[in-house]
Amino acid sequence: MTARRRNPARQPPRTAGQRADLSRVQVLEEARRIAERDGIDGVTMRRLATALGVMPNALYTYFPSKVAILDAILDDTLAAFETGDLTAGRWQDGLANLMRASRRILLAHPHLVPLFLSRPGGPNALRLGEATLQLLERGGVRGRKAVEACRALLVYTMGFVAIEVPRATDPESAERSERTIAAIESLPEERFSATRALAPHLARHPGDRDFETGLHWLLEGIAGTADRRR
Amino acid sequence: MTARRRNPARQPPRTAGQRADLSRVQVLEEARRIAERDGIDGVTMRRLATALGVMPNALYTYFPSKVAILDAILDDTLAAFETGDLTAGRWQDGLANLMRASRRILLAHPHLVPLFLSRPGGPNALRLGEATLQLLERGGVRGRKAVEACRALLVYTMGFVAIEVPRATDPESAERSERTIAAIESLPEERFSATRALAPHLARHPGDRDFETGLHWLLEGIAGTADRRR
DNA sequence: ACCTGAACACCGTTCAAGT
DNA sequence: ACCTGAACACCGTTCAAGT
Repeated sequence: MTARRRNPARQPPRTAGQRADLSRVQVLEEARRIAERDGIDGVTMRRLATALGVMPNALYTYFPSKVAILDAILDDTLAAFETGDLTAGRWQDGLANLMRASRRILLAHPHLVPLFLSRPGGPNALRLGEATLQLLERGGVRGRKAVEACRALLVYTMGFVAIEVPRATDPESAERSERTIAAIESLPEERFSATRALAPHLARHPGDRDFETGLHWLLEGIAGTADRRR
Repeated sequence: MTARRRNPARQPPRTAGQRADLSRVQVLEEARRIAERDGIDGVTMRRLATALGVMPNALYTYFPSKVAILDAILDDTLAAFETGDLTAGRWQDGLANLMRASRRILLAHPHLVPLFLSRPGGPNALRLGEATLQLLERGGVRGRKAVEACRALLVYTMGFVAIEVPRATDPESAERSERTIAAIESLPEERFSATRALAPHLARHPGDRDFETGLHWLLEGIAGTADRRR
């Protein structure tokens, strides 16, 4: 939203009383830029402060801790999520669309995956949950079963991306596939016959088609449990 | 395996040339003890060294890096996994047993979950994969579909535990449930009707029954795709 | 080969002091 | 309220030196 005006050369070493004229959104913007470039572990208070041209402890004026900054980044990312247009049509298709969109967002911001898994949902995560629950209700899945279905879908989606990301972002993914095949072929035939037979498939990185297959299995199982009346 | 003989008081500050008489297994044992007590982030080279009564850099004699130590811990844990007795009976039951056992191991060592998700499988992870693939073959799921099913099951299991762990290990889980309910009830009714209606279910932490429900949905979906001929 | 001593280049956070 | 300066209590890893 805000323009890219920051001071790339941080010449002005302010003296004690002078303000740097920062804001929460500016801190967050810079944090996201660093995360995009160097991964989430690259976001340190000291680097963030340097990039903003202040001392590290100046950040504590805007955020009480580092995790508060990470949490804010997380919920910010989900704010871009438009649930309305995804829930049209058959309820199963709506659910598949929601999960596809979630995966896409996470793949675009791979560094957020560990945060997603460990932190409870912020306001925007609740919005995604509401859309999921409403679709399930339309499909006749209610009450406790609806919550279980909601969790199963999210767990599958998050888990898939968590497995997918380290492989997808690896710059030497081609070489890694070859090493995987070599490793499998060195296994003893009698104890690893199935693994050896499927080596080419196992070496392939999981992708769109694998995600879809598993997602549909799960949706079929959920549809099978749905309440038939109506 | 090895007895608990370590020197709790690390009085003897060795001089340059003297050996501390360590070994890879001793380093690993101590690392696991710390991980069990303080979480995986508590395992630092410096604390590990202090616990073993050596200087931090002495550890580099046994392991080339910290991640090498963590990887070794990870595969060690899976070594305790006995796949043989779990695969008897119907193939669907065998798969459910394998996933239950995996979840149980991960729940017993919650600090390993992030490692599991990010790292590719070591030798013992391959053993688990082989057992899964053989059961799928017995169920008529072969080729690419078998690999996809294997991944979907693992993704679901890992993802579930990843979501489950931070909630299960939280000492103030009861208070957190109440805060969740309060947060949900403060949402506007018109935009969050489904979420509000299911507040008590949503506040409950995911557990055994939720895991089973989702697992069976997935297995039913997989069974539906199976090759029927024999 | 195995270990110490010292250093390098980092962390998050707190506290007192300035305007 | 907002920022600096200085400090505290940490990190992983490397390098030269000793036996």
